[in-house]
Amino acid sequence: MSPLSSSAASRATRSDVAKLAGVSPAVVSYVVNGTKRVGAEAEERVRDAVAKLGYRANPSARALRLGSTEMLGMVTPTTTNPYFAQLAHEVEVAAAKRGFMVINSSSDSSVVTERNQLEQLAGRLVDGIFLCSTVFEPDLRNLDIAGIPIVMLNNRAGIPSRDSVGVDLLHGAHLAVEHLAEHGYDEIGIVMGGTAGDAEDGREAGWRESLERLSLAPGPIARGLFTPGGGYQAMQRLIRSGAVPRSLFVSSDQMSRGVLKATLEAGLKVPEDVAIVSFDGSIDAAYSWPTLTTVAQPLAEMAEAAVDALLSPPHDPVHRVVEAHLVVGRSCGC
Amino acid sequence: MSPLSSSAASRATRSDVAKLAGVSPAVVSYVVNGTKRVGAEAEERVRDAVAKLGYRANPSARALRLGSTEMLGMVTPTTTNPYFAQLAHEVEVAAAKRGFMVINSSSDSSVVTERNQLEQLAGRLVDGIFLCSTVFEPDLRNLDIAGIPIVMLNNRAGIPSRDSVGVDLLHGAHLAVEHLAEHGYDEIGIVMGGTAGDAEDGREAGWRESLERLSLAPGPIARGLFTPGGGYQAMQRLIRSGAVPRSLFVSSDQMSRGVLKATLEAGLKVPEDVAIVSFDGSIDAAYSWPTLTTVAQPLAEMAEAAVDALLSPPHDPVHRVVEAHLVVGRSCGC
DNA sequence: TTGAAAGCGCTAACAA
DNA sequence: TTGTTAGCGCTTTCAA
Repeated sequence: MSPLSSSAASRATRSDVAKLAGVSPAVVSYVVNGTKRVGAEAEERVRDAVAKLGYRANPSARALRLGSTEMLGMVTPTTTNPYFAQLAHEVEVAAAKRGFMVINSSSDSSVVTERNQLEQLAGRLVDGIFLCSTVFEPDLRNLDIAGIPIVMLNNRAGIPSRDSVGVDLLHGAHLAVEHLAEHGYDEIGIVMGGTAGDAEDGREAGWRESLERLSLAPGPIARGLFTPGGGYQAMQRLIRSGAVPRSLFVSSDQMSRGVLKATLEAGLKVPEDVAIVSFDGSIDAAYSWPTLTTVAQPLAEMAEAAVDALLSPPHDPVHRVVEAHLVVGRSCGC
Repeated sequence: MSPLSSSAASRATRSDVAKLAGVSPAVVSYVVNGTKRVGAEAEERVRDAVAKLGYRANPSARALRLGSTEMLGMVTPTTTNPYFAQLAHEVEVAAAKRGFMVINSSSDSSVVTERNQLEQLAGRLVDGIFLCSTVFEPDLRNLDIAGIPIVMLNNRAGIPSRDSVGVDLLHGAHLAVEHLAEHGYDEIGIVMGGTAGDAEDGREAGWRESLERLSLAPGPIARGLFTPGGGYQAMQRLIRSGAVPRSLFVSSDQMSRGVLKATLEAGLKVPEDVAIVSFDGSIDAAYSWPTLTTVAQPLAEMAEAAVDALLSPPHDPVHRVVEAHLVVGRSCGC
């Protein structure tokens, strides 16, 4: 049943259509692509034949001729992380509007794998790549040689000489910290995610800035991976140290899951004992208990911007910054 | 910078390599594909030239010639649901082992969109498709005509005349119910997910069977979508009706998130007031609070089986059943 | 308005 | 062992 090898066999080609419609193959192309005027009668015959045969242009032949596969690639650290899953979905939708499909692959947060996935994608001759890199300065050798455009997505800072789009982390952090301050909390700690070797994250910098502006002393910092496990361990450390602050800015909803769990396990209450403002605005925030107050990233907007950048004609590198906004839940005490 | 249009321009072709190596284009293919013996010296010259030029076979040309794109397609109801995200990831990994990449797309749980995505994929001439269908009997017109093999993945029951792989839901439900019974609970309800028009889900049937076998009366049933929201609302209804059972079998980890939230919000405790066994074994189970006891699906195994089925030569349809196993957390009272 | 034909880059059968 | 060449299906120029 449905043998792999028969794929090619049963597909109608352009000549089949031409034959059935009694025209030349060229005319079939003209009609299908609408690139050239064609006699009304001929057009109808072709359309009939196309319908009858279920004809579709062979995308490989088309790509070979045109030099475009109408496919885009995307690399994220972990496709299973809800944040990236959602981002990838928005990219899928935005690309589909322009007739592109996207191949999604994950780097498992490894520089080596990231590099391999990029190679794979380049080998597939995708027309462009969205890269959510694990590192600040990814290894883009050969991609430039291959002439495949890349847009850095979700990057922490604009990479020079390359298009990028990312949220204004600094401002996002300000929103979070200011909201906690408005609640009257004067001790505001941070649970910060991170990956090796990076410069200071905008969320941390923004947290610091805000505190300074508010003349508050920085609360404790706990670090961990950008995962539930990372948040869990970071929070456990904070609890064991006995220095749990009255309020916390947590740098991702994923981490917050772990933070929440560690907190509840320790018998502490959110927001009564620890108030939390999270970051991302993912679906996780809405179904946590308590629901998370979180700084939401406009993923759809980011995806649109990234697709725009990738598909627009040659231009000087642009770093597109989008703004986050606060979504209020219960974890802050509101 | 990185203009789309330059993609084709700068790529070295086989003839470039041949010229540089001083051999004929055929020899380059022989070396690159290892399909034919070649003189040691020629081989080395070719390899050098390949490296120097960063040459890679043009996949479109290759696909055109061979009738295979070495790409697979996958359609899931929602790529953002952690269960499907994980499954898709496992498929990605399993396919990569065979040199295939997979294009993932989501049907948004709509039959119409599912159909469109299948068309899209077929139009891309993927070598095969994994389908996690929204409905029991999906519309596969033209795909058979196009000769593209399809494997039903995660399907509730084997679809006749088509390869499929799915977990043994009946047995999985038995594991859940029996575990609750071993805890001594004699009232065991169910929170069941579902999509329109389906036959009874194996989890529900299994729950019923187990209860019968244990001579217990069926506890209350609450239904909802297979989402956190669905679980939340279903549990709220149960709570409002005043008939919250001592223990619950919840049909997915996603639903359990909502169930947990509704339960905690109502001031009930898990497992003290309501014990829960969930289904899926996703990462969500481990980072819930309390952690979920859950019936884990062997996603990697399912993915391997599906890839095997899709890439194996013509054969009679096979329904591959894999077994779930219990992962113990705290939600059951253990 | 239509058709003939070149050529995209590759694989593989066949010839040398 | 190596080279020549047909042809995969398509788009598009050029000529009719």
